[in-house]
Amino acid sequence: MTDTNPHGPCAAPPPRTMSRDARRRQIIESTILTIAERGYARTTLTAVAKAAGLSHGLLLFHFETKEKLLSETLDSLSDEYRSNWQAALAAAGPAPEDGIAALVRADFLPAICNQARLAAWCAFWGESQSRPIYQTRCGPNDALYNRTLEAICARMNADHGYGHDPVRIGRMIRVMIEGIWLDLMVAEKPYDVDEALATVWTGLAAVYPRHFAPHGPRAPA
Amino acid sequence: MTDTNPHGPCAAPPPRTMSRDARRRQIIESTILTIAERGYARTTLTAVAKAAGLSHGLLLFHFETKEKLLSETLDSLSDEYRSNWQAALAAAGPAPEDGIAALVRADFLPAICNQARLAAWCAFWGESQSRPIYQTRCGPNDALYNRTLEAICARMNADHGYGHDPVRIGRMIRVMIEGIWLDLMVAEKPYDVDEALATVWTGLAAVYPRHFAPHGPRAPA
Amino acid sequence: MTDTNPHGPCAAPPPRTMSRDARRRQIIESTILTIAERGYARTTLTAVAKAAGLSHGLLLFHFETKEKLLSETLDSLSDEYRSNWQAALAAAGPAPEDGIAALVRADFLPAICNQARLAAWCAFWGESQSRPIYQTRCGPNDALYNRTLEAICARMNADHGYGHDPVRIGRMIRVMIEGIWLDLMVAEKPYDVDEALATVWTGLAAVYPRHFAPHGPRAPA
Amino acid sequence: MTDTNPHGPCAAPPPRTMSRDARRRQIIESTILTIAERGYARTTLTAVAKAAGLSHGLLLFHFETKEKLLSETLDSLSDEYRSNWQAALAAAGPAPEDGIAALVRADFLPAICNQARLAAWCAFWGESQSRPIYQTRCGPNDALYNRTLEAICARMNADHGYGHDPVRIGRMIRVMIEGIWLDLMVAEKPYDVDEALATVWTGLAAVYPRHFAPHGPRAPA
DNA sequence: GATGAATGAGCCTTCATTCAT
DNA sequence: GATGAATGAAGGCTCATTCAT
Repeated sequence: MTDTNPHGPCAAPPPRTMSRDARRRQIIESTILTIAERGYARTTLTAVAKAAGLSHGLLLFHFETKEKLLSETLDSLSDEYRSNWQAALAAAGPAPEDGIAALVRADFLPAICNQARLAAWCAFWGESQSRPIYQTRCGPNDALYNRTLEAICARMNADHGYGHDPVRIGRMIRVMIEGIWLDLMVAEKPYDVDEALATVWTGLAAVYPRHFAPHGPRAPA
Repeated sequence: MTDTNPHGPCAAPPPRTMSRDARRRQIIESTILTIAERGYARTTLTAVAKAAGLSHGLLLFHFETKEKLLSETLDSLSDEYRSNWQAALAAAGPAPEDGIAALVRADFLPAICNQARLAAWCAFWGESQSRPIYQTRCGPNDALYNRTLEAICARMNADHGYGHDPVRIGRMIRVMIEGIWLDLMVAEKPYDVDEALATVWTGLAAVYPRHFAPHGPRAPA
Repeated sequence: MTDTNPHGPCAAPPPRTMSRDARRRQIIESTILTIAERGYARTTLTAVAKAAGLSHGLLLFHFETKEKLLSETLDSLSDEYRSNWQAALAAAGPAPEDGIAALVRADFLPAICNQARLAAWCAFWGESQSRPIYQTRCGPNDALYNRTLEAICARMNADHGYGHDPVRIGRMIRVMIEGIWLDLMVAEKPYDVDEALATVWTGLAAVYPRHFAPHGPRAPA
Repeated sequence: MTDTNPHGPCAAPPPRTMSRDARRRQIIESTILTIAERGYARTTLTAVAKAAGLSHGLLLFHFETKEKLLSETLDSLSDEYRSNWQAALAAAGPAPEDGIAALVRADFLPAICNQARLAAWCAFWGESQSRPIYQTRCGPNDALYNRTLEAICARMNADHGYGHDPVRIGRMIRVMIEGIWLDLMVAEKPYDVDEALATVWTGLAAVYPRHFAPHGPRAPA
């Protein structure tokens, strides 16, 4: 093996010309990494270009403006997140408790819950107040998630005789997860994913005691 | 009143000048407002100065660098937050459930939970990854809060016979609140404080059913 | 006639391949239009390419550099102008007053005196100071025009007994026309060609009263 | 003389801080020089700053944007021109022929008719098509000049029995001058001011033979 | 011939910081 | 204390040019 490529032994050097879509995906990935590394405010085109091993001119050739690049990056994050939970839900069992467990686990998969993604989300949240891009881009996806989770909570009541308000329980589950994400970003020594999950299971065990225990979903009787 | 002004006693300061501390507080308040309005990335000294009705030169006279201004602003937010929950706790009844209720309610008081403060917190979280100031400035306060809350949760077990892991329950309470804060920041049409509190009570009613109900703390038997 | 093709009712859409010269002429024409529309400073290769419906790469394939494209555009304008007055002169009667009238009228023909051409000339004049291309390209043509006009003015003296300095009268005629061109470019509500011509006839009537009247050349006695 | 100060042997170096107005005038003067030297398209803030011996930041501190700097430069040129001919007219004798002579001479005074000013005018004309600033800025001044000149030409008819259309004669005078300006800008070896004036006198001698001769205004009888 | 991805020099602009008043 | 002129580094962006296809 004579590969001296600094990108690692298995990574091919990025070809000089790429298909339009591949290039765009590569640039968006570098944008996420740069936001994670330097923060939103210090994410410059030059920094992204350097991370991607490209010239800054090429970034603007593909995205026209920095703002559009950031918007499309947020789009990409949002779509990736939606695809992830939708896939998890599709693969889950038919019972509502299966759906809840699947959604919770999906949010802590390494593809979603990693330093770079969390930092990028956090950065966009931090700017969301002053710029409306977050709402425009993520609003519909967020609303879909909420409706889906609330519907499952409603089925927990219908199928298993619980009596919780589905909107509030759904929201409680979601804010627990988001709060933990924030912990993982902000805390000095963040706990690991198992501990994160255990915290959610603890909450779920309290509201759905016949279907969840502090260590995770109960096996069906 | 002991005058600590290093430039000597000011019996009748002209309206044009202010005490050192008052000026600093005024500038920090304008910084919070500016971050809330324009976001972290677009918070410039000129913008803060304009919001304060001062020249930008004066800001640097008082804070030396922009970085120090932002650090002290974060300090101020963090101290304000700590004072708020400590005061609430001090005013609460002796029972652990009183403490929990007081801490929860404290986090949604208008002095703490308003657009400007939330936006500023969110902005600092969003940039926290790239700058270690958050850890230095807020880490101790955060740790104190966690210890305090965990101790109260431990007393809930000891005094009332619950069997929850205090660390996880404490964390669950905290992340619920933080997640709701995020909701209030990021959601397109955020719900009101009553709904936010109701969500927390719902969670607390699940873990401490004899002391909390979905509509709030239960009256002592 | 419902043809809305901007190239005119009879022009076929530009074929994908064209003869070398036809392509070059097409590109030069688009350059003139672009200069007229956007001004010299904002005339970019991309804009010219877009106006021509071609890729910018092709422009450089044909002209190598932007500078050469602009130089050849100026050449083209200059040659077109010379051809126009030479043709008019060749078609005019033998008397010197016929020549003067022909030259004057030639300068206000629609093929020469239209928005796009005037704007392009004006743009080149505006930049001429900094770039010696104007002299190189248009100097000889301009000198030829001056010599020709002065010779005709000299014949007005010789043939008809006027006593004007041919250089100054020739120059006066020329600067009147150029000044009017400038008016047509710069004035908010420019007058029409008839009014422009009337102004020149008025000047000519003053210097050659037996051969010109304010409304135009006098018919030969 | 060993003074190598580019500002000239007698000019003190510009003081580090200047009154607001003096600084602005200095910068506008440097802008005119830069436009004259490099042309409109290549007039950059850096070049103007260098010509003024200042940092480019200071230019924007005083003028906010490049566009505003150029607009104010045009304003300045236009006002300077108007002041010049108005002063000349005010100093002229009461007869209309005095006014015409004064206006003509004013346009060729060194303060107005020098390389830098002519080049700057020419540059603005060259770009005027694409930017409406010329109309807004110079339109009123131009209209005032035209009205004034036409009124004088009307008085030539009334006082001295000439029968020329005042609008066309006024325009003829003006376009002669502008055409000569263009000559002085564009020609390879431009003639001098005396020759320029002689050309105008020649034209005026033709239309007002009792009051002008090819060498200048006639002395009053 | 023709296209368009890719580069990089240079532009305008922002902004933290310095400093004279 | 307070102001605002002045500086210069760095950012986003434009665009002529190169080059692989």
